[in-house]
Amino acid sequence: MGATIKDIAKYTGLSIATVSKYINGGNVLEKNKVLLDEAIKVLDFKINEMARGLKTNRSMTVGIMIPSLENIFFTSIISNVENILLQNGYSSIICDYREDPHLEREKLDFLLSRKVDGIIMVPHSNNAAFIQSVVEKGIPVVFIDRYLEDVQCDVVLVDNINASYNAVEQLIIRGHKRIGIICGPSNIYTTKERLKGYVRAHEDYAVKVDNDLVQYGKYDVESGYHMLIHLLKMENPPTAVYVTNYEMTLGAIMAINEKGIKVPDQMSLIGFDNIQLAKIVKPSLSIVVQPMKEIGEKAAQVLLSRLNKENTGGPSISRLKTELLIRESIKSVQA
Amino acid sequence: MGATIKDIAKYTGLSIATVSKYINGGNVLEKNKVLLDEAIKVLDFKINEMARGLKTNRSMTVGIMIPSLENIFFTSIISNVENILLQNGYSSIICDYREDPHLEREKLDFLLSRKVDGIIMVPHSNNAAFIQSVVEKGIPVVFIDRYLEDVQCDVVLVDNINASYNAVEQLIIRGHKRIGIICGPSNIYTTKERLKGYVRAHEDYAVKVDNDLVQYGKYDVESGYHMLIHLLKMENPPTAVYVTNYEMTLGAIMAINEKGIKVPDQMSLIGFDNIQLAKIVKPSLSIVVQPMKEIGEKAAQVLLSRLNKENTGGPSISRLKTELLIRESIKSVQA
DNA sequence: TTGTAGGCGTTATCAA
DNA sequence: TTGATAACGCCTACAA
Repeated sequence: MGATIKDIAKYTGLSIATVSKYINGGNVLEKNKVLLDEAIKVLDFKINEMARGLKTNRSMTVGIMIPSLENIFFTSIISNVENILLQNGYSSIICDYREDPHLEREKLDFLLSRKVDGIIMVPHSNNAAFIQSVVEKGIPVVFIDRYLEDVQCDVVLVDNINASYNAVEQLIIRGHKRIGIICGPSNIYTTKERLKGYVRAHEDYAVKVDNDLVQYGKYDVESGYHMLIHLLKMENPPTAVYVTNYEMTLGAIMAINEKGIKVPDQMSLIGFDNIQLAKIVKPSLSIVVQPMKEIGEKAAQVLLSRLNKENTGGPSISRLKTELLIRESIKSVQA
Repeated sequence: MGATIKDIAKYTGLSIATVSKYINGGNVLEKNKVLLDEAIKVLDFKINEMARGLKTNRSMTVGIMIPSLENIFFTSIISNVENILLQNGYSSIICDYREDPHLEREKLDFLLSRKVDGIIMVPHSNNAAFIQSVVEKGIPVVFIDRYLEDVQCDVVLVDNINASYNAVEQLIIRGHKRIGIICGPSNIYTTKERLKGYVRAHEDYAVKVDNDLVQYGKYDVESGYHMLIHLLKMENPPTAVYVTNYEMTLGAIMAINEKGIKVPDQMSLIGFDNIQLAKIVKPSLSIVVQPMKEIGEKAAQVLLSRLNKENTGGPSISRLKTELLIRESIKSVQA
């Protein structure tokens, strides 16, 4: 198996303590340094994190928990999180709780039993109390994407309200008065925020919101499709639709294509999240772009600063800006 | 922090050794059993896996390595893998190597330093020798989706050749003689296999393969789109197209919609992997369905049987069957 | 700068 | 059935 510090000590003739010290950045005589480096290379020494963790009470492991591994928004973020954590010597245990609060609780318990040093997660609203108890155990938690009032922890969000506001505003400016919105599940934070921006834009421009135009889906391809079909079938269908995540945007586009709706002539469309998609589709799609890379990196950094005790202050909220890309999929409505 | 065995011993008046034995399934007097259960509950005892791992030389952790966290085929599989492993007390460290062999090597090294008990991975061809050296260290490795000749380990595959064969056969039977295929990268195992099935079907029905109809993409949405556009632009375009993964199927559909191609009247289409997608699209899409759940579960089981020493035999190959769903997107060509 | 020695929480051996 | 004790590999006073 792998060589231990003891082996290095034997090889170099130094003591275990000296070797350990060197490995942890301590000073040794130049000649010993050379010798140690040689031994480490020759014996292919790798620190045993379990032994170290037992002693230091740090596992150098963080838990990552998301609602679904089949949602590219989340997986894209954790891909970046994982990368940064790994660069800092942390390994990450990734769990998905399949949108099931019960499973979330269970896996959270598992993470605790694994003595993770910290947790980055997209929380489900039902477990606030339990998560708060984790925080109170002294395990730093960072929320991504969603905010839970009752938990005192760092949060990395995007400015959902203004993301929606800006998107919807562009539609209103172009004369649209009946704007459909395809939301996520009604109890999810991002759903509420994105809807709020939609409503606020309407208010500011004195356009009445028709609740029939507000559709709740499940943030998956299927609901995007069905909600759009539903909107089309209305007696008085919207002249523009705003879809609030990537998967539903895909579904909506499929519905539009199937029904032979001409975008933007018959309907303006603003989608979400995937910039490649936006480029591919014809006419090119206007979209709200969330900075997945930045979100992931920010979350990782926030957690790392907690783990390193660089940040011991109160909970922080990072609110990243989205970008609105206006392309060909929207146009002014003919009065 | 969490209670230790020592605490349990103190609480019950028993010795550390007895407590440890009980926790690991040993026998104790009935009255002590009651006492111990009480103590465990009251003190909220959780085993310290680091200490245990140090002693037993097992980390109860497995590494999972995939090329991309943005490919739903992989993430769907590992979601199932992770679930089963967790049920068996294992935590999984998930890494994506972003299709970069160098990064794969690096992360593999990281997993080793974390003393994972086993590895489940979608391998990249360039690291065969290194992976083989891992196997020789006695760490069980299970390949998913791709096969590497030079590595002696268990593999869980789908029957790609016949999956393609059956799909293409259906097209040929319907009179198609110019069938486009949108493949993945040419150096990837699944690409070769799926192409082989395509070629074999042509051979068996004495239909000539036109190499111009064989397009290599990158298994992402964008390439699906571009390859299909490319096929359309040919002087003598195909009357049917077979797309060999989910993301490219998405892209192809978008291209078709954009160009206003009528499926199946102007072109027959067979896609890949996502059954929901198949239902959503109109006309309903014919697809090759891979059993993601079974793949994940099988891989997990194979690894577990190695970890438990239930299986100490030579490398096994599990080849799971795909399903071909014929829907409305294909029709006979008018002679 | 280097070394000695004790202990982190667990398992496992060997007596009792 | 139970208990005392020596590891596992590492870190860390404390001493030299």
